[in-house]
Amino acid sequence: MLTRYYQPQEFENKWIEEWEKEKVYSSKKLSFAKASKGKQYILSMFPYPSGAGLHVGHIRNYTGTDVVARYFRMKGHSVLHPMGWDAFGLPAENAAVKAKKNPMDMVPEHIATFKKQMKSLGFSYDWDTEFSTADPNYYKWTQWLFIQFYKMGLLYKKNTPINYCSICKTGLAEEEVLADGTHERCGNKIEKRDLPQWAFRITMYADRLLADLHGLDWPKGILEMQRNWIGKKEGINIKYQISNIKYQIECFTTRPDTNFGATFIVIAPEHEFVKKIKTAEVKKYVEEATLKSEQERLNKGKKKTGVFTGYYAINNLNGKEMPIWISDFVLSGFGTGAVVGVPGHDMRDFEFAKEFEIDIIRVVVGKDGDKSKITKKEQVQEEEGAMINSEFLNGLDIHVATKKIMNYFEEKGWGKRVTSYHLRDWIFSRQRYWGEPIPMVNCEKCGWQPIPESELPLKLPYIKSYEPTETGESPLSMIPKFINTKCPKCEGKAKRETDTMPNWAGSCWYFLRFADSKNDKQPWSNETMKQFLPVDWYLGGAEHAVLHLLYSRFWVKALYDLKLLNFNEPFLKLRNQGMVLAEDHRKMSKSFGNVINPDIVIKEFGADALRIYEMFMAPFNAEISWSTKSLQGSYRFIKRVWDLYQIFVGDEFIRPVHENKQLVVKLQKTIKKVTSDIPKVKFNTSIASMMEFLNEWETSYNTKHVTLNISDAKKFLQILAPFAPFMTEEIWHNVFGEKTSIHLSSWPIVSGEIFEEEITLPIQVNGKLRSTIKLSNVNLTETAVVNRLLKEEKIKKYLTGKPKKIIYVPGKIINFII
RNA sequence: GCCGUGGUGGUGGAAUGGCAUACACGCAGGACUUAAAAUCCUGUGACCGAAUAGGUCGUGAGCGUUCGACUCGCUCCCGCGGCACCA
Repeated sequence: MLTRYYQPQEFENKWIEEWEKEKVYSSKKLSFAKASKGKQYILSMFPYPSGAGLHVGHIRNYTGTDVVARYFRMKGHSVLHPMGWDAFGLPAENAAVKAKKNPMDMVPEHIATFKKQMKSLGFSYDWDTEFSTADPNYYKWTQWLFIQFYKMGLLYKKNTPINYCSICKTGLAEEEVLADGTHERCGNKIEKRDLPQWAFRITMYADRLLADLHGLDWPKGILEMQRNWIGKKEGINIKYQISNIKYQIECFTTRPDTNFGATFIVIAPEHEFVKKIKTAEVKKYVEEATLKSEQERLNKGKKKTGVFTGYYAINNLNGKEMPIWISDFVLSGFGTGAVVGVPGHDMRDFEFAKEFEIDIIRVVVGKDGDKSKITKKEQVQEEEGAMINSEFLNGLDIHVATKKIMNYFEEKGWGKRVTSYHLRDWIFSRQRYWGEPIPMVNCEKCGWQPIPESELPLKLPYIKSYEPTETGESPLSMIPKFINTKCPKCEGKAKRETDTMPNWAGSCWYFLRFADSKNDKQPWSNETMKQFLPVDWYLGGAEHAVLHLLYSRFWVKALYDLKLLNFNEPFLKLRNQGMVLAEDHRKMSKSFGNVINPDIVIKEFGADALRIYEMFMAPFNAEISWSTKSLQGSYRFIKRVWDLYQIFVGDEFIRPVHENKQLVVKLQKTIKKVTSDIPKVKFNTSIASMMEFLNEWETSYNTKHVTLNISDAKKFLQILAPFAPFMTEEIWHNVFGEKTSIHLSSWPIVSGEIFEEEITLPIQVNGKLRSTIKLSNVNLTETAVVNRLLKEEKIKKYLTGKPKKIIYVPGKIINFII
């Protein structure tokens, strides 16, 4: 055999084909082939296959899961590591409209590109489990699940305002509306239109979605965002009688303890009571408020507007009359749409009272102990304190007082404890073409009926005009052949639902389907569920913190209730990968001309260099800017590994190998480090430690001709294999003559204790580092170390008198206090 | 404003109470070369110093706990991400 130069282009494609032929990464093969240490389901968030092809950001995510998957496979676990396509939804449809190509034709082309690129990176997916959400064999089961959810009462139809653009004459998704309330494409201001929509009762699961966050190994920030999104609030609805007329206004509050300080009531412009008031002033205010977009209301800033209704409500506690105002800072959609104003202890109420000269009463004394009658601005939002000016509550801690007065209100029948949530029911209809048809039929006699399961899949027809329609209805509503059908119940004339599902539908359960993606009798079998589910490792971008992760959790809980699953959380461990920015620290974008094309990188440096670079550049979850210079550094590392392994080729191969203890100890330490870093997603330090080892190995070979023996040299190759699968496989076969894949070999184990030959002990005097000393034994006694140090010139000069105190931590440090 | 997250050399970063700056990039000098690229070797936190003698400072700022703090506590400042008149 001759020494070879590192030419990744020579062998990468060969291994792609070989791995596929031998089904090296098949989840089935592995589960039977090895005595399993238990399953590991390792998943990257699947991509929407855009026309732009794979982004270097995708590659960062997929390499992360690939390293973890390869690691666990070598450790003897039964690994499921699949990939699929989030093909339905708006991005694909918009791209199709722009390209004037039917998405049904366009999407498969994009998928083919993505798949080819992924293969060129050597990701160890089990391609036998691959599917697209737009594949009828998959969405058949999405529709089937919809029907099960409908039957269990989780779905209902209601009129809901949707975003509508009057220039483009189309309904829009939230994603298409910019922060300033305009349409992202034409800049027109969007309106709201009332249309009947399917909605999920996700709010029924609010408590469970909140409580079960507790057991998840997820980033703290994501858990917090989910908690805030669910937004559970415990409070009380209090009824206030209005003077002179027979009407009660109900207000939601979480702070009934401050009710002795209530001086007014504010209701939302949309509140039912507003209709009773006929004055021109009120009419004008309400009209203006409802015309304003939500955005405009907010843009007005903190300055409060409002109008007095002329009515008063009575505070049950002290009989005081409180003026009733209308103001748009009160939202009709939250609580009861009416607020009791306690200006002494709520900032908005405070500002409102200042604006309209309403009394401010102080009922809580905070930390500062200031008992003056008028609340200062900085005292408004006290979170701890004691009650004053509140009769029977006086002196109580505010939390105690809250409980006491809630009981009191309930006893008197003036109020009722309630829990309120920020979470809303989930609008599930889209008036768009490119989605799963909703499998429902509307019969004049029988109402909404699910179609018989035998008719699934209800296929999305291939149509010419798939663009959004002028009326804001789904393009499917223009296809009589699709619409007109028979009622499944009475066989009379009926019409199909023409709305489609949002792209969340496919992504809500795709991770379940991977376990059994070819099953055409059921979405998954019990055996495959037990074998692989739920997902153990889920890696993806933090932008999915709420929507996708919340919706998926909701579906899994509903499926658990349907007894289709034996677990109720989909993703046990979640980790985020940071974004990859361009070299100029901006987002990669065609218009900036700063996009990195992975195909070109692979052609020049090989896939292994790209993989190593993306794992080494920064901690996995940190945002980072691309650097071609750094990429070259990773390429250099791989090349040096390659070159060093050439010593086992040819003449050199026969020469006796000199191993030494120091190098072996370093190897053992490196194996330990990599073994513990990979499951912590600390890929960058794994690679750094391997670089350190290579430096030492190279130096000892060049200076002393000391190298590893073959068995140890193979170990280093094995721990590098998850990061650089191609070149390690090539060396494994062509240098060491192995016949089976390195990726199915067993992960090296460090047996026994690592023997430390020598340690360096830092020596401090008064906490300042003055010197270091080499010791042959870690566990020397303090006296032995001190005696040894007294012989050192450097140290002696500091230790003239007797030290006051000596701190000695064996193997770590010695510190003299003098 | 609230919630989250981060702040360390020229750059990306390492170190979770014990030698701050591992590893990599860049830069400088050298070797090889007609030359360049590639590769290899040496150096590289700042300041004082002839010094590869010694010392001082140094992890956003300040204070504290400790024999010892990038790491723990308190008070600020700044960057990034998300939410926002949620009662």
